[in-house]
This record gives sequence, structure tokens and C-alpha cells, in this order.
Amino acid sequence: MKILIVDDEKDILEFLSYNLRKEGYEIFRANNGNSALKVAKKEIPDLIILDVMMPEMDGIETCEKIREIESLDSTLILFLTARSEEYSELAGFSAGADDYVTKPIKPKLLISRVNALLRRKGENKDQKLIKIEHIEIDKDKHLLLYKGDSVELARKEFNLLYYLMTVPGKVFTREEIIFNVWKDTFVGDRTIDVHVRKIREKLGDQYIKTIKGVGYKFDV
Amino acid sequence: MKILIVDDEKDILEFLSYNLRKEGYEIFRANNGNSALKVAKKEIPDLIILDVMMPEMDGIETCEKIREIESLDSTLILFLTARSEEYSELAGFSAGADDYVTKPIKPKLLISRVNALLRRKGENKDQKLIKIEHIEIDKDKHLLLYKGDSVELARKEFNLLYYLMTVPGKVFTREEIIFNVWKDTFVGDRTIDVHVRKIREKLGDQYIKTIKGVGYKFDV
DNA sequence: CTTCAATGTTAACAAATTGTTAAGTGTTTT
DNA sequence: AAAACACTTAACAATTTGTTAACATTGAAG
Repeated sequence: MKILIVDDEKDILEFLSYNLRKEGYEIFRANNGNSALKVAKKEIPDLIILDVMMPEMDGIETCEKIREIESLDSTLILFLTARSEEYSELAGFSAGADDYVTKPIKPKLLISRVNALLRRKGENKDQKLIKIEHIEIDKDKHLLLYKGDSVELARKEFNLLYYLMTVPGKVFTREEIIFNVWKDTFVGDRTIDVHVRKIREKLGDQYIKTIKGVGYKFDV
Repeated sequence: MKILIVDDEKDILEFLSYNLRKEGYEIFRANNGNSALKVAKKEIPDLIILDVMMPEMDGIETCEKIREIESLDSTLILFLTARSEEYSELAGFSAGADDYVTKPIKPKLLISRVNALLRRKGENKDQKLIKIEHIEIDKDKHLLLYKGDSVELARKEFNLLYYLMTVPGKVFTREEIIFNVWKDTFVGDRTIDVHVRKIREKLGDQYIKTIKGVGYKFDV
């Protein structure tokens, strides 16, 4: 796994290189945004660790530029931010960052975050595309095809349908649905019905079946 | 059911203990990863609630260590994470977590998640698909096939038939049936008869046999 | 072959569950 | 700033399911 570290302070560059190399990663370095872009294009690293505070082009800007490069589509970006720079969390995520770590850097924490990120990257290859009869659903692309035509679903509708399709035929209880699709917000029971109705409107009534007293299932 | 709560903040430990004890769980505590491992090995809890952010050994690491202990094979793990630590969701799952809840902790939500997890753990033991001669019953899919054709049963009918089929040939007394299918609601004796009749209507008379003075059995 | 408690049957009613609409709220796009 | 969209909910309608009462039938003991 290749990691590109970008920071204008030589000490930090040195410190991170040492620690991450010890973990078995192949390390590349850059001390400014422009040089980072060059190296990244050439090496296609798996992860780029970006200092937010840098002269000329800062981390956010560099991140946005990186995200425009197609070949770096699957490259992860981790920000280093001073604790006080609260802005960076949100700005960073919206610029396309995958994680951030605050300075001063605790090596153990950083390494566990890096390991976690890269492990997740390795595992992300699992099935995100389900095809059942005329219906294809692609989670990554947020795309639903019905008989070859694209059908637009809102996010919740999409997630709900996708969840039901993960195990076709299995009845999911309302509890399971809320648990898995709504994660940690409480919503009323009618909310699920409404979303089901909207999916049925767009896809036809026959696919999502109601098992009264039990739940819903996707079935052909 | 035993729950081990692991957090370095005493307040949270106290808060969770109080709330979960109120639900009737037996609570154990640890304030760091190492002590958690010790207690877990000794008590074999059903669920471990782990704070992700802890000094020394963080939640992810602790989780990984727990997963290496064979006696804790069937122990569930739930993570507590700050909302911003987005990495932890996936990293946590890949480390072997079963669920996670974000801080700040809403007690109601946490309790409902804990209850759901533990209930599911209890339920997962029984067999879900039974096939006898021409009759197949699949609890997950809430599906009854008679000679390959789907037969629609209402919830109580389904549960009753499923219950009788768990031990084909065994005569279940009315008392057993009420206890297992109706759980804790009291119903009159005729109620069972009516449901049996409805099943017989849909499946034929020959499968559920009446043993007068004793009860009912499923038999081919 | 009676007798009679246990079980079967039916239909009416009650309860539970889901469907639908519209409206309020918050968010994103134009 | 306005418009469009997404999400949730309340209120009510529609539907299905569950229960019971009332009466009929059954079958084993005597």
C-alpha cells in the first residue's frame, strides 16, 4: 500500500514517514500542494495524508484538485489539522476527505486510523450491485435500473429498497428496517409506509410485498 | 443477560450502568481495554459496549483482541463513537463490531439498540426452515409452500403452524401452544380451534391432527 | 348406544396494522 | 430569495387479522 505524505514542515514529514514505513507502507513525500499533485498522478497512492495548513495552496484546495483527477478516484485522503482549526472538519469532508486527525499527532492513533482506512478500502470491494429480474441496483453509483431505464429514487427510498434487496424474499421487520436504514434516528412507523409507497409509485406495486403483522419483503 | 461497559469516562460508565440495569441487565464495568479483556474472559458477557476513543488501547484494538478470544465467540460488541469519527463505523465493523451508537448518547435509543441486539442473539438459535413431505415453511421469508405453491397464512396461523412443525409428530397441549404462540396474552380455548380450522382450510385437513383431550400435532 | 365434555364451525365484532393524503419543516438548487 | 425537493408526521381511511359467542358435531367412557 502506497501513502503520500504532504506537509511543509520537514520534521513532521520525517516523523510520519518513519512511523508509517515501520507499519509496512510504501511512503512518498511532498512539501507543497503542487508537488503533491505531481507525485500523486505518477504514483497513484492508496492514501494521501494532507496537512491543512500549508503556504500557497492549502490542504483543502489541494484536496479539491486531487478529487478532480480521475485516476485518483479511489485514493483516500486524510487531513492533519490543528485542534483549533474547527472549520476543517466540515470543510475537509465536503472537499472530499475521508478522515482527519488533529495535531499534535499521536502516532498510535494515527496509525490505527490509517490502518482502519486502508483496511476498509481493501474490503470495499464487496457486492454493491444487485440484479434481480428486471431490476438492477448499484449502491456505489446510487443508480436504479428498471428494465434498463434509470429510475430516480431519493436517498432514503434508495437505501430502503437496497436494504430490502440485500436478501430477496426475506421479510424485514419494521424494527430491522429502522435499525438498518435510519441508523440512529427515531422515526414513526408511518414513515416507512410512505417511503414504501413512493418506491411502489416508481417501480410498480408488485416488488415490495407487505406481510401484515410482520414487515416488508422484496420479491419478484 | 450480562453486559460489560467499557469507557474511560466515569460519568458515562455511571450513566449507562444506571440505564441498562433498570432494563434488567447484569452490568460489569471496565475503564480501559486491558481491564475489559480481563473481566470479559471471566464473566463471558452477552454484550460488550465499547467506547472507541480511549487512552492506550482504543476501542478498535480492544475489539480485535476480544475477537481473538474463543470463549467470547458469541459475545456481541457495540461501539460508542463521536459523531465526527466517521471512520469508526466501517473500521469498527471490520474489526468485528455488531453495532455502533454515536455520542452524545440518547438513552432511549441506546436501550432500544441493546434490546434489539440481545433479542436477536436469543432468537438466532432456532432453525428457520422446515421441510416435511410436500410442505415447506420458511420463517425468515414468512413463506409456506404446499407442493411448490405459495399458501398465504396470516401471522397467527403461520406462527401456530410453524410451532407445531418444529417437532413433527409431537402432540402440543393447548397450554403449550398458548404459551409459545400467544406469549403473554390470554385467549379463550375456541381461539386455537378457529386458527387450526383456518390452517386446515388452506392446507387440507390431514396435516394437523386433533388428539382429543390432549392437544394438536402436525403429522404427515 | 347414550351421554357429555371436548372440539368444530360460523359469523359478527373488535383490534391491530397498513395505506394515503396533505401539510409542516428543513435542505438544496436555481 | 424563491423554488424545488426530501423527509417526517398527523390524521384519517381501508384493510386484514384476531377473538369471541353461540351453536353444532364428534367420539370415547360407561
